[in-house]
Amino acid sequence: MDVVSPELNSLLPDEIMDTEAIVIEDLPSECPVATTQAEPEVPMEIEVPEIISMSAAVTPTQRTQALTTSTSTDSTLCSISSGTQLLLTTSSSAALKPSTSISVSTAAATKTASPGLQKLTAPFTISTNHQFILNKVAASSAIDVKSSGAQVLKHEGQKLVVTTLGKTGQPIVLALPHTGAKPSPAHGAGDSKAQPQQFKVVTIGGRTDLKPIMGVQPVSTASQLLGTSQHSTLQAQQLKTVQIAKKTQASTTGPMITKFIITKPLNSKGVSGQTSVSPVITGRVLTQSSPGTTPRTITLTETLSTTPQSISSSKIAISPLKSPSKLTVVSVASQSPSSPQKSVAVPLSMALGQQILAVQQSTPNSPAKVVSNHSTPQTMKSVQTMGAAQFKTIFPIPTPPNVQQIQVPGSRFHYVRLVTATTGSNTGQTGSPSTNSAMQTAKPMVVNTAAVRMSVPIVPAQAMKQVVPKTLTSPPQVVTTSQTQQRLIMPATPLPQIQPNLTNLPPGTVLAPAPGTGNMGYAVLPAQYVTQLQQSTFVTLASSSSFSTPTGVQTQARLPLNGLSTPDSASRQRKPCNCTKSQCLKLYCDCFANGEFCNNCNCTNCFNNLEHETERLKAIKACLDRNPEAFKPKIGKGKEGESDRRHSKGCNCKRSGCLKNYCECYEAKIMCSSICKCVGCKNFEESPERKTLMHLADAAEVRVQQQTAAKTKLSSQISDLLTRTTPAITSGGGKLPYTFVTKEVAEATCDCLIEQAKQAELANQPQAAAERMILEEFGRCLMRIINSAGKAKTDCSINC
DNA sequence: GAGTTTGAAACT
DNA sequence: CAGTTTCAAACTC
Repeated sequence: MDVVSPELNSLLPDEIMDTEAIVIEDLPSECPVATTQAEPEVPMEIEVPEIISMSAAVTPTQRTQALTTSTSTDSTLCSISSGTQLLLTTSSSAALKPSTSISVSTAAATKTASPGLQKLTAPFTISTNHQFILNKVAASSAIDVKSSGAQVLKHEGQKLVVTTLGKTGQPIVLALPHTGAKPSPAHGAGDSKAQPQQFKVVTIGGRTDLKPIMGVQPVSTASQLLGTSQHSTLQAQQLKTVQIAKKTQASTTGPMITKFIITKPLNSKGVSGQTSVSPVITGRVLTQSSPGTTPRTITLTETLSTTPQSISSSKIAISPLKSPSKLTVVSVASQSPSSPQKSVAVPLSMALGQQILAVQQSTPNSPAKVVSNHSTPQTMKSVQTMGAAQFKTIFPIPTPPNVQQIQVPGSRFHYVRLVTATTGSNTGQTGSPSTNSAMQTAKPMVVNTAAVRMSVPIVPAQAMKQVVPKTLTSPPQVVTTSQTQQRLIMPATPLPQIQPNLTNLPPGTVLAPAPGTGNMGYAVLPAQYVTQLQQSTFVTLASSSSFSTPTGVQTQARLPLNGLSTPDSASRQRKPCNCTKSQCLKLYCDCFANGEFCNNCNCTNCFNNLEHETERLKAIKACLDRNPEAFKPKIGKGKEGESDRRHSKGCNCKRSGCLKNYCECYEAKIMCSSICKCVGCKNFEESPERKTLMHLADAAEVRVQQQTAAKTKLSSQISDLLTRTTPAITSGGGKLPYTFVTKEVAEATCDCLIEQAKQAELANQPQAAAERMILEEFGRCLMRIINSAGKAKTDCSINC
């Protein structure tokens, strides 16, 4: 998804990551845009997950910083005082699940910003006093943003406009214009399909008070955040992410008052309004104020769906970076629209240096919602060691009364998700649009199952190392998720309120601590250790102690459906499927039919995996609706007096005579029974054809075994002979093959020939064919002798 | 490896 | 429930 290249990252001073105390205040519902040229409205047509990370080092001279992101309504403002370094990274996925991340870093600068309007290209850098690094990795064709500023950064239809490059103390405005589509009134956040990127305006300037202009639902419970360092990123589909890292010069200034108003509309991309609801988190204000400086306001507003029972699933991804300390990515992704039950999480994660904080309030009375939290020990540790002055408060994201509860009653876990983490190599993709597929893969994996309990393998602690931030002084980065690494966010500490029932937990469901749970560590677990989640076993997700107990990677998870499972099929090596059209979500797919995830298959557009758990669950349900016993073993015990094993439904063969593997009975090596409706069946006890086939099959099997044994014996003899005859071999060559034809070799060869003759006889081969088989076998034996002799000669030549 | 055959699954 | 279509595996060349 969003990547900030190391090159760009290196441009940022280290101190920008330092943070200063931030006071969260309630946010006014309106944000003045008098000094900004942000467009009054933000298009809502498309669901665009966005990530905005802002890292700013504030000097006393800096007057204001304001970052306003408005996805749901009107505009987004990001105002940063002059003398700052701004890093903007936006990325959006393509059509289906576009996402955009914007990373804004501000660092104190003493020089004046270069005036004038410049056309911004992604990435671009204004390196004078104000450094602007814009990086957009987006592949969202659906985003149509019109530029309305003098400076325009356009990429993949998204434009970033810097309207003003002010001098020191002068406002600098970066605006991401948009189409101006209006949000859907139904959800507040707008219709998911018709919802484009929502906030595109970033204003950097000396404004003191920036208020978000957006129709945001009032936050009943405005959460307050206090801290010195903020480094939060919200990343997801339909997600607005704000990553903020601030550094205040040490001890020189009083506490800066910064207001953060984060408007994060979570749009369900769902087609149905029932299931797609945009959770709303509004009124989140972080305020930092320092004496003599104008207050900086950053407004982050999340708009969640208003639909009571269906809320678009949100995903929180904490992505690793090369410099994890620099980066914290929290993604909130919308759940797939088709998911009937939506798990809603409106996480707002704050990463402080190494710290990744995710907070969510979920309505307690929605049983369908599942939330779990996971945290790596490192992360949790860093949280624990945070100083009092440091930002250690998790954003409690107030959940609107109409928002459904995410957590599952009784579940210990609030949130579980797997996040595809981007490696550092991805950061170099500045300006390059991310493909849609990348977004798909970047989507966090969801530990989710149908009406089954699931197990979550715990990642070895060593796997977590890569997410540990190197340094706290590194500039923030937004990391794009990718398939290569997936992470499971787990709570490091038990979350008492959520049951481990993760039923119908949609992908991207945010599991966050419930209100009143207090700070909680979060573990980021690489998902490669959790390639598949065993779903048949109840698993403790939240126990922090469990982290020390690594569990093996489960590459093939079985889903016991209807309480049935086929242990033998699970143990045996399943053949890879080759499905192309069914998405492996129909019973055509053997993997799916066996309740297994596709693994190492050759299928295309496979949905039979955790990344498409919602679709998978839906497909399972559909199959069960059609046939409640669809996932039961077809070969069961027959009636009394019949064979112990018979096909549960019987076959319907018409042309194969039930003597080919087309027939499920024959394939299962059982005879057809009375329930079969086959025509011309020859798969019965007395059938001569069947006996012949069986005989041939057995003979072939025996043949293979005996040939293998004979070859082994021959090889052994040759090897033994080599050891005994090597001294006699001269380096000059000679008639070595003859030398190796000893008594033992001759006997072994005869054994092979005799066995071949037997096989020919068993197969009722004519004499000519039998002779040919024998001769061919003799030729093979002879070649082995020659090759062995030649090898021995060569070895001798080398060694001697 | 491409094309054909086959029958279960899905659909109407 | 029956007929038809779709699908992927099995099979043939």
